[in-house]
Amino acid sequence: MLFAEAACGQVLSNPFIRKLEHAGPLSEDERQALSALTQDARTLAARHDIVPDQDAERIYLLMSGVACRYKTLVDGTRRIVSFVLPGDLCRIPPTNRHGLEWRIGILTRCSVVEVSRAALHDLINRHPSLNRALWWLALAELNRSREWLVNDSRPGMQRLAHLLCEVLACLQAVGLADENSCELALSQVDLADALGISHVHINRILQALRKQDLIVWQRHRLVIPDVPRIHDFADFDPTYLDLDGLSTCPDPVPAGD
Amino acid sequence: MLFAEAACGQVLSNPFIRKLEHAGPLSEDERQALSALTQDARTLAARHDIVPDQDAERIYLLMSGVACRYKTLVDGTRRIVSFVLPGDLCRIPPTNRHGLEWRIGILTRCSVVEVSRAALHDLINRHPSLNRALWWLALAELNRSREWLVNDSRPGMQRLAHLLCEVLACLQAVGLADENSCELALSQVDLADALGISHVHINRILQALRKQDLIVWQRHRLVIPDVPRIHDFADFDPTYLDLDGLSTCPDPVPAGD
DNA sequence: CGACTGATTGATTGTGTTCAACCCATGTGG
DNA sequence: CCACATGGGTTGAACACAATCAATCAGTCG
Repeated sequence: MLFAEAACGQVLSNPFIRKLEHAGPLSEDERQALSALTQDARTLAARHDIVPDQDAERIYLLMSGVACRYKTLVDGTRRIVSFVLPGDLCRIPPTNRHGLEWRIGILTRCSVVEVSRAALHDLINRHPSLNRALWWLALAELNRSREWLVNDSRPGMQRLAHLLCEVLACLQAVGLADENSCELALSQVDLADALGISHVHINRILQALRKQDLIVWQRHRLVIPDVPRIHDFADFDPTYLDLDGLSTCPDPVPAGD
Repeated sequence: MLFAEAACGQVLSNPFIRKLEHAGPLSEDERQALSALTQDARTLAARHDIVPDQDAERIYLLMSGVACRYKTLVDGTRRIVSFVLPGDLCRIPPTNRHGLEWRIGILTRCSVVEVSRAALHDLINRHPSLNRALWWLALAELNRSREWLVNDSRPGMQRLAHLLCEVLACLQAVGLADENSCELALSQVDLADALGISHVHINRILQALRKQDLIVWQRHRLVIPDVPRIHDFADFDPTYLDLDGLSTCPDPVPAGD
């Protein structure tokens, strides 16, 4: 009984399981399998890239912390195209003749699990309905990416506000944030590169948001005093995250696009 | 014999088949099945949205023309997040209580095939290896979307140049463009909304690109006099389109992200 | 011929960039 | 313990790219 409770606690605090549950209900079996998959995590220090092997693909599962996917432009600018948050899968393709596709940067101290493709494959073979969950994960990622594109067209203040809303929502989805606040150890430079705005300007936008009591951000803790108000301000509609698994395909045929 | 040749011709000019062949080789069987799927196309007039039904999902397959996926911001701006080009799948989720997720706009006269989820499902059941091809399609789309995000950080001229490079490459991939030119009936306003730049400024950028002999664009025909030069100028590396199917998963377990 | 859409141009304004400091906390080695 | 380096964060001033407003022009279609 005690053991079962302990296991249950582990399962509940497992961000990958928490995340996949948004795709649809999981059976106890599936939860156990996912839990087993994510046993031995290891820690990665901040401000380093994950460098892929020459010809081996890697798949990481983020358990805690924040990483990012980015490219460096010819002028040296770093453009972050997505945050990798707890519960996210992160595939790192092998270096090919053209160089790297994307770089994965660790923004804050992370705990990750390295899973092999074989293990994933095996998982799906044993629990076919997880296939649908993985499709959901990929399509949700596509949606997030497109929403970032839309966000790029908003003026600075709503742009930053929208980003913070999304991060809060994603952390809430895996149980790492409460109703209106979360731990967030990102630097202003990270935010700048994620929004395609200079870090100087980000600083000024943050001040403006603070002045309007839309956010409080101190000592790596972000607090949103009035969530509906900032949602309204930023035109943030969490629907696109599809946390209810609504717009997902009812079967494993996705029509990805 | 004559019949076989005719069928073969049809298959070769079928953009969906052309596109999926980039994910990996298709068997003759698979090609026939895909060809059968895309039999009766119908035509949609430009400058109309595809409006989804109240509670029925639709999946369209674009055979010719250009459509786009967009959202309208609170200030009335239209932001295009992706072009739908021949060979692309385009899922239109049913309207939910929150309103529409994305709108699909027809930019130029299109020929589309409406496929049901059941038909797709059936297709995969009969030809399981097509599952991998569909994963490839979705992941390629994700890559494209992220590349647009990166592109948003480039200065205007390379931004537009990069977009044109991508469109040309995608049309070439389905046999609708030759080495350095293609039919392209997009308006300057469409380009503007796809890049998040005002149409007035797009006009000036186009003039600048023309002045530098990077592009020629007349009567709906885009010509790129020196492809390597514009690639270099725009920092365009077609790798991300993954037209060799290189970075794709070798099996249907994708790790979408 | 209007009416319409798309392209082009000029003038003005403004949001955001760039450059250049400076501050402050933290950590490190002599 | 201080000297110094380092990674944020903050501020000011000058500049630049692009948005906006407004008007004109060129085709095209009913």
